[in-house]
Amino acid sequence: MIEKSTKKRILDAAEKLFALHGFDGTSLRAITTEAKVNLASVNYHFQTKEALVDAVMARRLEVVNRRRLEMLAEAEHAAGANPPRLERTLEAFYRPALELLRSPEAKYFPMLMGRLITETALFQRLFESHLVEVERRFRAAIRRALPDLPPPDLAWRMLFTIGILTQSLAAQPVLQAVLRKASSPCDVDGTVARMVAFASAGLRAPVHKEVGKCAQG
Amino acid sequence: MIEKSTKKRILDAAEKLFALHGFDGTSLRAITTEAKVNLASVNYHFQTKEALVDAVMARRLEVVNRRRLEMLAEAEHAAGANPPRLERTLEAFYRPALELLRSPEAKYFPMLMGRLITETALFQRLFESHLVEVERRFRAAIRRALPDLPPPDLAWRMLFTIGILTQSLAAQPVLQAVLRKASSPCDVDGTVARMVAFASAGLRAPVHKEVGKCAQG
DNA sequence: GTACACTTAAAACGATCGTATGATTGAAAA
DNA sequence: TTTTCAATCATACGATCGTTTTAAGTGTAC
Repeated sequence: MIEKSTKKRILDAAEKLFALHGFDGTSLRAITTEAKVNLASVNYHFQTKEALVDAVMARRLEVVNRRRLEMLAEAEHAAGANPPRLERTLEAFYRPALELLRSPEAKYFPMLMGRLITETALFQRLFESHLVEVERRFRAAIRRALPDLPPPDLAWRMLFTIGILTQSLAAQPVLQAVLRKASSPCDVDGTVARMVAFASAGLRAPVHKEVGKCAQG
Repeated sequence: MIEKSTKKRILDAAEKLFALHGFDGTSLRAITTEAKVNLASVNYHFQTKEALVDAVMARRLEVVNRRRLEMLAEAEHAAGANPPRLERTLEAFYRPALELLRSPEAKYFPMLMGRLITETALFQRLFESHLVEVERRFRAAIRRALPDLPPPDLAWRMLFTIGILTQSLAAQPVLQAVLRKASSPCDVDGTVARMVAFASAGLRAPVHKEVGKCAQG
């Protein structure tokens, strides 16, 4: 087989090590050792570590989010004038991320996605370039399916819906002891089905009236 | 007012900076500068950075988890021979963590809890000492409330239930733009009510039969 | 064969990291 | 007053960090 280019070797090694040990916890030397390339080649191909981080994230986020929008568009087309079914909308959001677990090539990336929410600066950079449209389109689709849900509750429930995915991705190395062989992480279809079942029920839950006041803001 | 001890000053500064920038992203020098104490006092009071991290987490996790078990015990007592209501069980899990947001003293800790899941080594250390009993007791309570839920689904749904909290805590600095003023983070009662409504509906969702096979294990 | 652009290599830069050392402080114990 | 000891101080150690420099290869066009 054709040997991988230096650039791709760096991206793959960085993706793996970033996922396992975090961005700050992974040195460029660890990456170049794993990738079996020279240290300076990182700066040659990516200039800085921050740019390498962005490149690692962008490479897969592009694919995942394009697929998400595709599947959402298919769901909307299939529904015609009606709003797409909530379950199908949720699957369009969850599945493209989880499908990566099947690929030996990209299997570390989901764990990395699970880290994204805690990396404030990186998240804000990526949100504008890769997530803002996804958020907008899915919000609109869920809104159409649940027209009676007040916007604040919609916002909170979308956050919870994302949290279901994030937690499952981030927890993979650590919660397998808790999930005592409950279900294998590579059972993508089962995981998607479980997430969709949980999230759709949560999104459809009756809205509690009493919302407390906030003293500070 | 009485000035805080050096040890407490270090813990408070570390809690804040760890929450904002992560463990690897925060140097001991940044902590001692923020705390206005000498660099060497960290090693005098805590020996190593890792021990400081453990101390920062243990200080609040002890309180939060004690309160969780207290509230769960109250719920079980109130229910008598019956299983405690799912809503009350969930509130016992969520509320003690969110109440910290009210306290100026501890307001950074929830964000730090949101980081816990991505710190594999730290999580495993803390799980055995602070979380294993909480997990066991809450699992049992939810199991009693939902006796027909197969154990694998219970495990997954508990993971999702935790994810709702984790995401909300970790996302605070970053998702406020997304949650465009939907609800203020210091509205603890409202947030708890929204989490409980979502999670209880998700936990009670009908179980989808078809669970895919896993090719790899 | 020479010129040229692209890529990789070895080595080192200054900065910053966690940690350790030994002196100094200050108040209680004797 | 003298002794004692926990606490704090300034300082420095060796290691490792991201980044840079300079040179050596590589293939292609002329």
